[in-house]
Order: sequence, then structure tokens, then C-alpha cells
Amino acid sequence: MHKPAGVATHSKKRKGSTGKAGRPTKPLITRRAAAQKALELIDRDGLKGLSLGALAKEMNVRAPSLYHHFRDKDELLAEVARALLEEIDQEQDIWSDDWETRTIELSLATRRVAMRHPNAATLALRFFPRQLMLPAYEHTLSDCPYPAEAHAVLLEVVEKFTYGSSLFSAAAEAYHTPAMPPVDLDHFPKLARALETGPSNDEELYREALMVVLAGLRSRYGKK
Amino acid sequence: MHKPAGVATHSKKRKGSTGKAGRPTKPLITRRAAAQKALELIDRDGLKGLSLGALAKEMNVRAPSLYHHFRDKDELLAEVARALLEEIDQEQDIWSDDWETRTIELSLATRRVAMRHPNAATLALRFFPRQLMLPAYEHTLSDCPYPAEAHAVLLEVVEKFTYGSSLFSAAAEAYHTPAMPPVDLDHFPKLARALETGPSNDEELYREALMVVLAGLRSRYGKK
DNA sequence: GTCCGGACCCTAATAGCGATAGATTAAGCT
DNA sequence: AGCTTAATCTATCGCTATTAGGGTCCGGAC
Repeated sequence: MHKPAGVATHSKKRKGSTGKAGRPTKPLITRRAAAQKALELIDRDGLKGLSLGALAKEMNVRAPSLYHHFRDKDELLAEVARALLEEIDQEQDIWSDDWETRTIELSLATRRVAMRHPNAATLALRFFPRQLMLPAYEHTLSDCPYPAEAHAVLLEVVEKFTYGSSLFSAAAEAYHTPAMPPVDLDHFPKLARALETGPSNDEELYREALMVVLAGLRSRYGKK
Repeated sequence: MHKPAGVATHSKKRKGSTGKAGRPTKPLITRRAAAQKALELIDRDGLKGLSLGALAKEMNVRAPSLYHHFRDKDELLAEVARALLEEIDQEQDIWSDDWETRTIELSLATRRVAMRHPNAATLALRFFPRQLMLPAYEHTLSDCPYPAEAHAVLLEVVEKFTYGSSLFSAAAEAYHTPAMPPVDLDHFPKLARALETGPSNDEELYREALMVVLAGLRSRYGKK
């Protein structure tokens, strides 16, 4: 073992316990706290780096205790995903009045959260908490300038582009592979030119692409 | 054990071997074959259901032998992702001449492949073989009716929407969670109406959303 | 033809993981 | 006071990816 005996045992004893085992005076684990710590560990060590043992150690607890709060590891990860998605709301303390501006803000906030937690971002795919998104959808549609037939399509195109782009950027960051590899000018002249000519960084490219989506909505569903 | 002793040993012996161990006359494993079998297992048992032991058994081989062809499991999964992406090309034996039509065909082909392998689709996120995509990008730009400044943005918006939508649909299929949960008409009236009014199935919704993207390109980058 | 190195597969072993079973103690209600 | 439920523990299990080390067969050098 690494720990010298008899030293630094300061935080080893339970609060109101006799030192044996059993139920603690105050619960040591909550779903929220566990998910939060798990997210931190994922940020630091990657998704595969998160083990129940490591998380338990971080919470001064043994791994099996987590099963009193989560049915299995997937349920824990779902809670992490939930925490992630909630971070998006907290990005913006006030949302603009104009519909297009607000849509842009929401999309960019999503991307920013993904880039802040690149290792955890893919959890959004497996454990997307759709129930939690319903109020956001409703809010988006509340002052939407397009007719009702357009609403479903509109949600689809904005959301899927936003997550598609964010998830790929996050994956590139997480696995240290460039979003686009170096392109040989001789073999792929048009592509090479496109990369030179287009936006120079990923977020700028993302913004421009989002403008295309919004222009598409305008062009197809009216608004003057 | 399930297998009665002394029976059904017909395929246990190696081809030109004395029966001991050692190098076989013809290699039993190739990267392609292993990836193909792995994909089948993933289709059947899910991503977590794929173990090197199970794959090896399927190939009449022991698990450690796979390490002679792949550095680790990730390298195998990358090969699976490559096989997946190659399937997209084979979807279409001839591609249309018109640029927009071809773009739609490519996008739909991508979605179809994702839905054919919903359990494996998320591999595209982690192991996207960008080098393999370069010819496709170049081809897309070859007769693109938009100016060069638009090219990078165009690739971004079409690709990221396509994969975003396909990956979410695949995930919904893989984990048996509906793409959209039942929505209470009282709590979310606009959203509920939107779902009634909009396209009734996922692929139709996808198509319409893709039309919005293409309309956006037209509206923003010319072509009258 | 024989020798040799590398290709290709094997058996055996290991450490770490998620998960379960069962014991132990505290909280809280009757 | 006594019973039930909540919350943790220890001990253990089976599975997994991965490594180490050994046997066999191929193909080229001599």
C-alpha cells in the first residue's frame, strides 16, 4: 500500500459513527453530488477513465454504496447527461426577445457547454433527457414567426445541426484528432481552396453554417 | 458445459495442422473479416455486447490472436467504423448528375446506413475516418454551383445536420426510446400541435429539414 | 535441402471492472 | 421499546481487455 500506517487518518472516521460500518448520520451520497463528481472525473480522465471505484474514492465511500442511489452505471451516466443539459440554461442569464437572436444564443450555448466537457458530450446522444427539453421546445415555439406546419421541421433542423456540429467538435477535442486533416492541394484542389477561403476557426464556421439554416427557414417558410 | 464430449468435433481441427497449436496454413484472421464479423455482432448484441472473446469464438479463434492484427480494441472498432462509412458509397450504384439531387442522395444514404446499424452508428463519432472522406468532399465540390467562399460552410452544414439527425435516430432505435416522448397538450400546446401538424414519420421529417438546409444555401449563396 | 526469422496462433495468467449478497448500524415511525 | 427502512460496509463473483511466453509453419537466403 501507499499510505503509511498511523498517519493522515484525519478524515477516515465517519461523522456520528462508532467507526464500524452501517448507516451514517447524514447521507454521504446524493444523486446530484455523485453526478457532479462523475462529470469532473470524466473531464479529467475521459469517459473510460470513470470507474465506480474511482468515483467512490473521490466521495470517501466504497463502490457498492453507489448502488443504493443508482440501479447501475448507466443510470449514473444518465444523471451526468442531465447535469450537462442543465448547464446550457445556466449559460445565459437573460435570453433575447428576438426569436432568431435567441435561437442563435441557445445554439451557441449548447456548443459552448459541449466544448467545456468534450469527454462527456457524447453522453447527450445516449442519454438525451427529452422530457427536460420539452419546456425549451415550447418556449422556442412560443413567439416563433413561422406557421405551425413549419414547427416540427424547424426544431429538427436547428437541433440536429447544433448537436451534430457540437458533438463532432467535442469528439475531435476529446481524442486529439483535428476536425479536418491536412489536405493535399494536388489531390484535392477544391477542398484545399475551400478550407483556405472559408472561416478560419471552428466556431466561426459553425456560426456561418447556423446562418445558412436560419436563412433556409426564412426562405422556405415566409416571414416577408 | 453444454457440449457433449466426443460429439460434433467436426470443425475443431485446423486445415493443414497437426492439431497442436502454432501458425495455421492460411491466416484465419484478416482485419476486414474481423471488422465485418464484429459489425454483425454489434448489430445483434449491441456495442457493449461485443467482446473480443465473443468475436474470437465467432471466428473459430482465441481472443489474444486478435492482437496480432489490431493493437487494441479501439483499433478494431475504428476498422468497424471504416466499414460502416464505406457502406454509404455502396448504397448508390450511380449518383445523379444534378448537384442538389446528389447531395440529397448522399445524405439519405448516410441515414439509411445508420438506421441499418443503429448499435454501431455512434462509432462514426469516435472513429470518423476523415482521410476516407476527402474524395467524397472533393467530388461534392466539383460541380458545386456556389462560390468558393461558401464551400467550407456548405460542407459543414450538410454533413453535421446529416450526422446529427442520423445519430440521434439511430440512438433512439438502439436504446428503444422514442425520438419524441408523448407530449401533454395542456402543458405544451404549441409543441403538441407541431408534432401533429408536421411530418408523421422520422424520415419524412428528415427530408423536409434537409430541404430547409438546401434552401438556405440557395438563399445565402446565390444561384438566383 | 537446410536454416532462420518472422508471421500467426495458442495457453496461461493478471488486474480492473461492474455487479450482487449479506452483515451492520442509524433513523424514524408506531 | 420495537420494527421497518435507509445507507453504508466487506467479501465475492464473473467477465473483460490485455500481456507474457511458447509452439508451429511459411518463405527466402545460402
